[in-house]
Amino acid sequence: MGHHSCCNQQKVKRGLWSPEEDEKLIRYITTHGYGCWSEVPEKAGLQRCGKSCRLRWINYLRPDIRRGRFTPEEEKLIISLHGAVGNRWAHIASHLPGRTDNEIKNYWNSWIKKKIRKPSAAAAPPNISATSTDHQQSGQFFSYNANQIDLINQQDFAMKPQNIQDTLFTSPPLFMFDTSSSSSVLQGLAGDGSNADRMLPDHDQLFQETAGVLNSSIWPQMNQHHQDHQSTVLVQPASFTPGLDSINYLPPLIDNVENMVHIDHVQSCSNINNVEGEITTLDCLQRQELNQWVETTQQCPSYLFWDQTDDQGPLGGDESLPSSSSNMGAMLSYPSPL
DNA sequence: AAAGGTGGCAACCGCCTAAGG
DNA sequence: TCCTTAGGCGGTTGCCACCTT
Repeated sequence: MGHHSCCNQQKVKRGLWSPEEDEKLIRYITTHGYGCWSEVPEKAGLQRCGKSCRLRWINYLRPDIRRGRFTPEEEKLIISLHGAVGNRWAHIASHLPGRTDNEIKNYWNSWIKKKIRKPSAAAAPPNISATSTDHQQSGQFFSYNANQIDLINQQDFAMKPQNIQDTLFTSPPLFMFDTSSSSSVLQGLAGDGSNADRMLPDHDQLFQETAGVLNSSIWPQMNQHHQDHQSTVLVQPASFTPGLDSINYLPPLIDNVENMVHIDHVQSCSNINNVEGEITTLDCLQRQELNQWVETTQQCPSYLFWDQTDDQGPLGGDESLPSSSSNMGAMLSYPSPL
């Protein structure tokens, strides 16, 4: 044995498909359809197992396949959906016509994850080595610096979404999204040197406004989560937008200090423009204000959206990437209030 | 120029589930 | 109820082109 049960036949070819094999498979499927994949190899004259044929057809040969670079819209959708359902690639793919789960999975594993985890070197100090068990036991809320978040994203959010509930948080991470085309975000912030209008929106207001950002099919889930946990959403907008790189908004610095969440440069939505997810203006909430707010309201922020892109554009200027990637961020779910 | 490193991606592996006998 | 089989799915591997040194 040693091979998959469907591939135990003798002379089963493996590896990359040749153009001739592709042609045989296409010819057979287009004339006969694909009722039973296990019969396909023999009838099509292929030395492959049925499973391999199925995979080749679904992921590469079927006529409605959509190839080429993902559009910014697709990228947004993938990020949002992944935040909502985790690594359920088939589910995500079902929302992107012509895209396969394999393609989305590869896409995610290649540069999206890499982009998210990109360490914000300037803002991320040596991290705290609190374990997930510690978090579980404390029963309070927990926080991470960028490196830790990176670790969570890679190992827990992406790989084992089902475990996150058991180990780190009382609820799973729900959303990830970017703020692409949000130059107006920074424009709105850029001229704001005063604290005059730095008012923390109240709980419900903030929630409703964030609803505008996440106005999608996954929003009801967040709404429900909010109701269940009486949670609040805080947003950290993009820190970098091509052409506006002089604006230096640091990613959040989150320290885990005795039941207190410390966050640098947390910025909360004050105005959401439209359903496309564009944020037009934002109020800036500083660490002190956040802490004050936490104390006053006895609320723990349930979601944080931070920007991971303090670098110089998409993957150091790789122009093959969609520009919107420069503003990618992610949301974390924090445990419910105290 | 060559060797080693890296990333993208096609394909495979193993597990799960449903269906049918 | 158990066993077999096929299909579906997510994780992983390995090839290959490209990049770096």
